[in-house]
Amino acid sequence: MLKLSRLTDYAAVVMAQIARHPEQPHAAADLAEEVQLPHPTVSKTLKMLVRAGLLTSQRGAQGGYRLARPASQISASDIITAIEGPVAMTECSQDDGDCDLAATCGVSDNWQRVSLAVRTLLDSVTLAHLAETTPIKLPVRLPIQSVTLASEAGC
Amino acid sequence: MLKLSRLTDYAAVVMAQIARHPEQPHAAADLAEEVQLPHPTVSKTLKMLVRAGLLTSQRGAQGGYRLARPASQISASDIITAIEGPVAMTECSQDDGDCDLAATCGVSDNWQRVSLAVRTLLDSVTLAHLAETTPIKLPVRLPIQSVTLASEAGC
DNA sequence: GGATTGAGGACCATTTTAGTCCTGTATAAA
DNA sequence: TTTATACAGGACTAAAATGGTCCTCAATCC
Repeated sequence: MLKLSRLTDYAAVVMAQIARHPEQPHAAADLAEEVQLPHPTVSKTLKMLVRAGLLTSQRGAQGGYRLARPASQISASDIITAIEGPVAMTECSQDDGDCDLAATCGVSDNWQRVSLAVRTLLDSVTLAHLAETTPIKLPVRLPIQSVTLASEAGC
Repeated sequence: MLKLSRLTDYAAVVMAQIARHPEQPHAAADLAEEVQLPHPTVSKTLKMLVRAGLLTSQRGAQGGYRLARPASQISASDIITAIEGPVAMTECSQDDGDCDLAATCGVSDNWQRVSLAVRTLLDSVTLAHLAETTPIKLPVRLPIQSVTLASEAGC
């Protein structure tokens, strides 16, 4: 499936909701109500987003969550990374990738390139894009051409 | 992580191995030996690939597996789909997507676009590319620009 | 001081994943 | 025709990831 986890999905929805009213703080309970998801789950998601530096939080009455930076400077990749960890299609696409099958594998270098291309694509999609209510066109002319990097990680 | 499952990883490795010697049939046991993975697991993977129409099999002595079509006509997307099902980043990116939160979600259309862009990227990577032993550059000029489709699935 | 709101983590149930194994069937070669 | 080879299909299990809940503590505002 190559699917996002459900929590990541929630995160995107919640982030988009905040992005549509960036000036005011959003309490977890309010957000949960707005997006029709259980409060504890939304709360958990929000905490992860704070820890990843995508949101800031304010405790106490009238507190809540805000974007840590403008929606145009938060990427889909950021959100995914916040919840699931680095975008990497295979074990060996990561920095700490320790694959003891490197010798017989024979596809690791190329997978890494694919992985990077996907990451580049997700980097180019911003929260501002996601939050648009009228479906927008994807940013064209992605820097895919630059994806010819020398292999960056061992396998 | 947005990671491929381990079986998908195996599938790619095994397919690449077959692609490097497309003329002869490859027995599961031989392949397992070549790629240094347990036989039953490799076998399971091969069966899935046959069912997906990416490999053909021949029983009996001197039997084994072959590519169902040239490596240049098998995409990374095909392999992923064979093992994990359709590439779709969110539930609602699929055809049968039944998301009862459509009203409050607000990001579904845009996720679908992202999902399609990823799929397009993976479509453009062929088994021939993956099987190259000398790392190759990713095919440039992906048809990302055409990813402005009207929404194709409901959420 | 009291109400509000987030932080942090423990905890559990469920699902998914990976991996193994067994029985059956087709095929080729002797 | 017999036999060894090799795939087909599915049942089964163990382990891990995931989703979700809850409780206690800390900060902040009024």
